[in-house]
Amino acid sequence: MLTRAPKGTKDILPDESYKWQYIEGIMRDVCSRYAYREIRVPIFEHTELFQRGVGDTTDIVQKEMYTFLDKGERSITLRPEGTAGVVRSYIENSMGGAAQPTKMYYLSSSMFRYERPQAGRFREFRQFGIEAFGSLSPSLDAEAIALALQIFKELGINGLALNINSIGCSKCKPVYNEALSKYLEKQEPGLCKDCRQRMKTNPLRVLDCKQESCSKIVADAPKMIDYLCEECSEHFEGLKSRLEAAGIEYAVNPMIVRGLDYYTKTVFEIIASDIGAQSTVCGGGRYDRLVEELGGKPTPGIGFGMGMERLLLVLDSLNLEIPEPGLCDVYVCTLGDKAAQEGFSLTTKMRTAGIKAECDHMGRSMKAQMKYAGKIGAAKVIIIGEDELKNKEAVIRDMDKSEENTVAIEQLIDFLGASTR
RNA sequence: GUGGGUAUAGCUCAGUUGGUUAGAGCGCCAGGUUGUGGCCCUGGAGGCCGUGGGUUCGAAUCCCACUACUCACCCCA
Repeated sequence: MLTRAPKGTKDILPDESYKWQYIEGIMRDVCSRYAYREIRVPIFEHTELFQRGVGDTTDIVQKEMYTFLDKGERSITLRPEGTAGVVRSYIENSMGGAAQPTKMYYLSSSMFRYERPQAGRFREFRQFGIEAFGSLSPSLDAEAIALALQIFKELGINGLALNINSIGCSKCKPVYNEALSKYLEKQEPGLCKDCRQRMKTNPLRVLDCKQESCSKIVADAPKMIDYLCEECSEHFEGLKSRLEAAGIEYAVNPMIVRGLDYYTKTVFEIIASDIGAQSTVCGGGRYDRLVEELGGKPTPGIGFGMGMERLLLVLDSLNLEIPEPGLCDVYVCTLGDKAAQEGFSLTTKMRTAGIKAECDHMGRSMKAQMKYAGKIGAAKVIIIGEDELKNKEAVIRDMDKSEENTVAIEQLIDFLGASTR
């Protein structure tokens, strides 16, 4: 128990962390080109923020939050998603006072949900995400989607499916809900047990039930996009035309319903096949009422979350190679104590000079040191024994060519600097 | 919360109808070279056979319980 990571958590080991760094590099780069700046917010917040923000009736709030009382008797919750905290920060720091829109991203940020783990689902998982405030224009919606797709593209991932939908606003959504409920009530006998329950609590949920019997009924159900008010409809058309103008392929999927209460108008998902049942790699939408609901001035917003672990799964499933940075350019192989000291000093100097250098820390034989140098991928090995020490010189071995030269120790760094950089 | 699968070395896995000291490959360490990596050869370390109980003269093997891992439902990234 002591030496086992808690259920649903995972170590990111050195064998894998370079992949994360590579992906993060691309994300930062794309964000900077889209004029998004990084924000870092707390990993825990007051529980009430998520109750009000994410929604009291959602599964996330009802049964998946890591909530506890701190020593000051405050109810604290480890963030289950990224938007609420960023919105809180936007309000608290009066970001609405700056030139709008305000566009921000967060990177590899841990989220926590108490769920049964499975492929692509963890209790601690990391998200990349963006949040943009201050504009009602579908331009911002289209930009968010384009940004997400640009990241996939630059990672070499093609063939992901983009699904978009509009779930309306506070004007048209209630009208639709009623129409849907009426329809479902008529069809009740044909629905599965779960959906008969959902009908009462959250009829929208019935739309994405995977039971065959339900999908058949749902196929003929009234669709939100037919009930959109003029403003929402115009907005949705504006999004579609911008996506088309940018050459972005999409499918309108009237069945996508997001599980967080704050969404309005645009919702979208980016889906991967081949990574198991948890196939949504990226999901998000517009939340025009959220800032106001959390106590700020009425301010529209849009954002998405992208699951880092799921992204890694996609990369693995496509067998996409991520360049692994070399561990060592030059290994310093020494024989005897005096040479080892000279070698250590030399290694330190090389590191100062910007060379990836390593020396023996195990008291190994020369043969073993050579073997180790090969394993860590050293392109060159410096060999210093008693003879070399006497003459103040060193042997440089090129590991690929198996060629050796003798160079004065004093000139070594310059020599290597010229040949390794 | 519900259901299925799995559990033997660091990793991937063998292990016969229950039978003595539980194996292989890879990896790790050392030697074959008195100062030279990759290939090859030799040797070594490393296992409470997930945990607890039961059946039996005898259990990695059969039975039960628990736990962990895993996949799926649900939900979502």
